[in-house]
Amino acid sequence: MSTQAGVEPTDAESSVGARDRYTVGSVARALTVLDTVAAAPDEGITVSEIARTLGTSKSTAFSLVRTLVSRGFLREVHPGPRYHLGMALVRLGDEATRGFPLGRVCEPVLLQLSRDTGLTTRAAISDHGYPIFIARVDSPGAIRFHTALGVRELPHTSSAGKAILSQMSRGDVGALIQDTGLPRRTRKTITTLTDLELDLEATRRRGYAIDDEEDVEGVFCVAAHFVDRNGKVTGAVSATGIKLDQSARQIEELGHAVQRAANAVSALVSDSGRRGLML
Amino acid sequence: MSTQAGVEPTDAESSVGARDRYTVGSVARALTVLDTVAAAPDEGITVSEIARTLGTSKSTAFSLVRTLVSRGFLREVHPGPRYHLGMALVRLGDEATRGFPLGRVCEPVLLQLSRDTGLTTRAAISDHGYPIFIARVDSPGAIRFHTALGVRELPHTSSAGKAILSQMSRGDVGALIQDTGLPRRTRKTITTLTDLELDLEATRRRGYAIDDEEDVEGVFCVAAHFVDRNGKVTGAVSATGIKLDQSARQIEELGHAVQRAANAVSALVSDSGRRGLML
DNA sequence: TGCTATGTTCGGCTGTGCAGAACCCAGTTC
DNA sequence: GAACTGGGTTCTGCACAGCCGAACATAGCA
Repeated sequence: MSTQAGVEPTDAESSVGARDRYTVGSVARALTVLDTVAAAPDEGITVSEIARTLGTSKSTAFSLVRTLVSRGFLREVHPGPRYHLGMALVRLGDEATRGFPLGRVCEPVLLQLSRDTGLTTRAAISDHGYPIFIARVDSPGAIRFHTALGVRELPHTSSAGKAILSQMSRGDVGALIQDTGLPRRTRKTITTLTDLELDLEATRRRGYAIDDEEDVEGVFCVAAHFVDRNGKVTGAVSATGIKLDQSARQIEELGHAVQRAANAVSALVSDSGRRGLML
Repeated sequence: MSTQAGVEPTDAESSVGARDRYTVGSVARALTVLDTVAAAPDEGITVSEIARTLGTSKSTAFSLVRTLVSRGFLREVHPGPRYHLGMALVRLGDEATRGFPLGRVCEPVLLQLSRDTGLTTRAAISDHGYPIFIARVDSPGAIRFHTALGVRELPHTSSAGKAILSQMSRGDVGALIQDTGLPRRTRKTITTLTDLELDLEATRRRGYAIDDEEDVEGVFCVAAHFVDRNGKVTGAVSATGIKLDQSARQIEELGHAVQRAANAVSALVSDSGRRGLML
């Protein structure tokens, strides 16, 4: 599913972002198949449905699917042949996360934070101001809202995004918002630049960002940014839970816990002398 | 075309296991590119290197790479354009694991087991007797050997594999080994069927399987199988660590801890009324 | 029994994806 | 600095790969 979230890769070029003169069509189509299956509901998806979403003939979709199945990128599940994402993607996904060592570095910190708070905790890297979550520790008992990894989220509706924005210059924030706009997700979403700037100011003052049902109704979220050894903001740690009647004191405690976790990440990043920790 | 009679097209077809009449070539090539990049060292890989491994021209490899980059499946890292696996694979990989709910079910158990033992813990599902690891919790402090997810491991060199085999009939084990052989990985690898059968007998007696440097030199591993609600063996839980001078008592305690974890998984699987928990 | 949904197979036309050659660059080695 | 050796990028033209559509098989439903 995943559905939501945001902003597809780079620029316009509607459906099958082709543009580039060197794009090979059938490959692009096959990748769209993968995205389509990923976006399908849990029961999976049929060849015909894929063909419809792609806008190709059944036979074409069939060939693509067969190719992907034979390589383990899709798996066929009976009855009524429906398709799911396959093992090869689990393998490549796991391998791909190794390319972002920051995720691995964060894991113990997220684990501890999740233990301490009882919430789902995540770490995002900053992709030009947009947060992309690359590590997650699910809360033990709680209801499991679906939080996807590897997706570029909106900067103004997620606490991680606002934590990152809060450390950027006013001009850079303006430019970013110019590009992405301030699309409304819930009735509490911040939709004007001045409101956003006020919120970022408050974030800076208190040291952590709050998302109070601004992205998803009923979901509450707190985040703090972390930095690399040069002090450059590279991402944020966040804790997510169901919106309850948290008292001001509870929120403050949570905020400080998240801040401590983010600081711990900053420290870990600093002394791990590795290159290429950020995107 | 086709010209030559006689030569059946069916299998063989060396390099890119294509055969299937419906396979679309360029897609298969593109998927091979992904596998190639995944197999590349940490510094990444160049277009020319990819072309060489694929056996295609540079320009072809270039087109494929460009297509994959534009969709986020690869990312370009300067200097000297080298390619890594991209965010899209993190996203799809994360989504793909949702198709194996068993992984998510195991996570808290693995977490606890990792805490208790200080080791890296993993869960595998049985794919016709072969273990495929689908969840992992890294040990907090330890040296991090690379343990991949989504890969079909050898049944006779991994403790998870032996835990699964130990619950299969002698005939089935024989047939499996017929197919896969008993390739040697280290000097301690079991390489004869009779030795394997002895080991499986011992595994059944003690209730958990041991891999004592049989897969990787210096690595020690203990695993126990778990079952679904019908008692069918669906996978195994394992704990992995550096080979030390573990005393018999320590090994036994570890084994029992792993067994308890596996039983916990069995219980969780039973009462989660979901379908499609196994592969 | 039709009707409509699915998946599968086939053959033919066209467009596309391939190889190869030529072109840049950057870094080495005389 | 010239000659040389990698790399990456661009371009063109041809053959055949990959599309579509049509036809067939099958399953569920009224």
